[in-house]
Amino acid sequence: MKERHEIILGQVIQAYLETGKAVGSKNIAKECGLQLSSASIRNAMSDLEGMGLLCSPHTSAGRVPTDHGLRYFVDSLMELDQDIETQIQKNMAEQDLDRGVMQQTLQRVSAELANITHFTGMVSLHEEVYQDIQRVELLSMSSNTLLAVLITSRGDIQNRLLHIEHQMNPEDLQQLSAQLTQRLGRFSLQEVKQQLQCELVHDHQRIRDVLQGLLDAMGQPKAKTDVMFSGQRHLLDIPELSVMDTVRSMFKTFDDKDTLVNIIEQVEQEHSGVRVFIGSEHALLDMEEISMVLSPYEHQGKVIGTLGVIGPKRMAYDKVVPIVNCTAHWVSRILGGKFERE
Amino acid sequence: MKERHEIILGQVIQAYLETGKAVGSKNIAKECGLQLSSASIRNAMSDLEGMGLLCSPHTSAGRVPTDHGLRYFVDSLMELDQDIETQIQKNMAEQDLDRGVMQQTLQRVSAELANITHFTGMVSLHEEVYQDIQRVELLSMSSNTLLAVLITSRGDIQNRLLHIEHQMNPEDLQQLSAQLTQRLGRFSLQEVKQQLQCELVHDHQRIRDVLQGLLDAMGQPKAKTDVMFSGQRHLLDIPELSVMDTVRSMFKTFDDKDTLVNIIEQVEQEHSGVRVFIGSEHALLDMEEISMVLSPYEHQGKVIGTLGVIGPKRMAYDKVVPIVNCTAHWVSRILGGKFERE
DNA sequence: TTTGGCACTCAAATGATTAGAGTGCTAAAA
DNA sequence: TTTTAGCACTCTAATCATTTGAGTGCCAAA
Repeated sequence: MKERHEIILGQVIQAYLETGKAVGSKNIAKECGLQLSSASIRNAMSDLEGMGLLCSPHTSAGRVPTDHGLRYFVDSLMELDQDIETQIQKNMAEQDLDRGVMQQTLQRVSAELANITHFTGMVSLHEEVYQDIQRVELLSMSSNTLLAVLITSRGDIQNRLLHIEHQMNPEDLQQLSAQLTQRLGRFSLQEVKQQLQCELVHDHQRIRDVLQGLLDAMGQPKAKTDVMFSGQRHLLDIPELSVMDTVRSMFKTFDDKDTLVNIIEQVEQEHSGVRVFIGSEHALLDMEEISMVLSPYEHQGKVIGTLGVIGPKRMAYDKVVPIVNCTAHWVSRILGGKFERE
Repeated sequence: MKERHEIILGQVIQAYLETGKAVGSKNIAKECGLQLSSASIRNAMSDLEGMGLLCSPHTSAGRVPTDHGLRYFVDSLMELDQDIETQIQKNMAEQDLDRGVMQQTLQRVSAELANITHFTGMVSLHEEVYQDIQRVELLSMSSNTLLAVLITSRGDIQNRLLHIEHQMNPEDLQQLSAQLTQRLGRFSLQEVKQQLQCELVHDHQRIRDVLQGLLDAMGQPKAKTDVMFSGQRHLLDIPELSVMDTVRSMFKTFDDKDTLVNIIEQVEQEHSGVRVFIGSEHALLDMEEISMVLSPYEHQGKVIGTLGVIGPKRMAYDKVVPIVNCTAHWVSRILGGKFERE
């Protein structure tokens, strides 16, 4: 592709991202810096249409980028806004994320993403796979009910009620707690489950009872992947979506939550930082008009979740991409610092 | 008001609730059962307009109920759908609400309300006021961090992290836990806070340290009133709201959550069962087109929260009111049964 | 008190016209 | 060979006029 074509494509897309209208040859001729007449621009635009990067909604309208065009722009043409980084730093630093468990922290990150971008913020967190048990405490609730408090290495605290058949006295419980902490510490929930399964046969009846209960309780985790949203209402402000159907199906997705997990897992497998999904690229959903900018984030060198922004296909990618990128890095850093020390 | 007027008002409103269109005299004349001509109906409707119960959007349209008209209908005219009750019973019974803490149970109730009505379900729960502490357990997380597990009489479990200055060994902690449970048991969070405040002066330095931490941690409760929503997306399906602004402000409200608390507290003060808020009656928000059907629910004779449905002003009140009513009773019953025994 | 009849009103749908932005193509200019 | 000016053509969006029909209000008769 000739350089001129790239320049023109960039100009068209930038104008489109700003105005949302189809953009015509005359405007480009004025703005683009190249000393060319509108007729020459027209020729080039015609070529770009041939390449599938632009298209016209109808014969006598200007050109609009296709999803492929946007993709090309995002991958090769776009210059990231460098100032964003310092801005994020400031914004996030002001947040008092000192207290509370991980879930709450991430909820606030999601809210902050929504806040900065005015789109919908999203943070997902894998429960199962990466979560290390650091400690188990069993508390007696009633004669046949125990409360298991599971404390993870990330400082996350989970409560599970479990029903047992044989009564246990406080001393026994305490001893068992210590024992379980010893035995299970530093294993992930998933591994713990396997381990419990294996060891089940060796123990005494009463202890077996407890372990079985614990196993049952852990068998129903909150969700394989927990997803949090913020600022969903911003989706209502998207102007091109007078169509409305897209938004509706989007909200349905929010209600289900599970639907997004497929896409999310793609991002994490690639592990290569920010990934942009444009319109119909995520063919899973009927969300033609919606794009997602997602990035995995880490804890102790492992990807433990994904965060990002969901908004209209027509968004300022040059701003949003670095926003998501910085936030992901920031979260990774904070998680390392925060939850390790305690 | 004459009986005929009441009948006609009822017919007009019912037709309106079904169709959403302004309803004319001819249709009523056909449907209402009274052997009257459209002209007579017109006279009556004119009277009703004089009373402020009906109005016409413009001179040559039919009549539409005003908020006052709907109010009169809901208060005096409407016959509640009796079948609902058994239906709710069945629906709710099928739900496996056996395990998990209160918050989760209520979240599911909210989802079920949304499910049945196809509107937005809402459940609120007061944290502070009614919550009795049944037990306190302190666990050491690190040299200067404790985890306080607060178990309430309703079976709700709350975790608070607290930072202390002087290190405590496990035995001390255990003793202190027992002591706190003893001292604070059966008091509400609010009372506990006061109590802690008073006793703070008497204790040893190290214990004071812990108590101060606990006090701080309790000073920032999750929220004075916790509100849960489900099926918000159904709001998008409301046809008259092509206006869209109402929905937008509604979602803003969901994001804030606090805004609804005012209304909610009204419901609880009256304590008289289901309460219907129609359109502009809750002048707090610009939600002209939205109604709420709310009812308080109880635990151990105390109102501990409110649940209900948020939907378009034009909803089948004769169905929704008993739905909310039954659900509130059902929840009150279940809570009593479920969380007391354990 | 009720009713039939009639003139009147208004919103919504339909259709015609226009203005304008933009394209594609061709032939001349660079 | 590339660029450009010019022109015919296309299609949308906006505007305006017309029609249609549901519905009212009122009056005079039953």
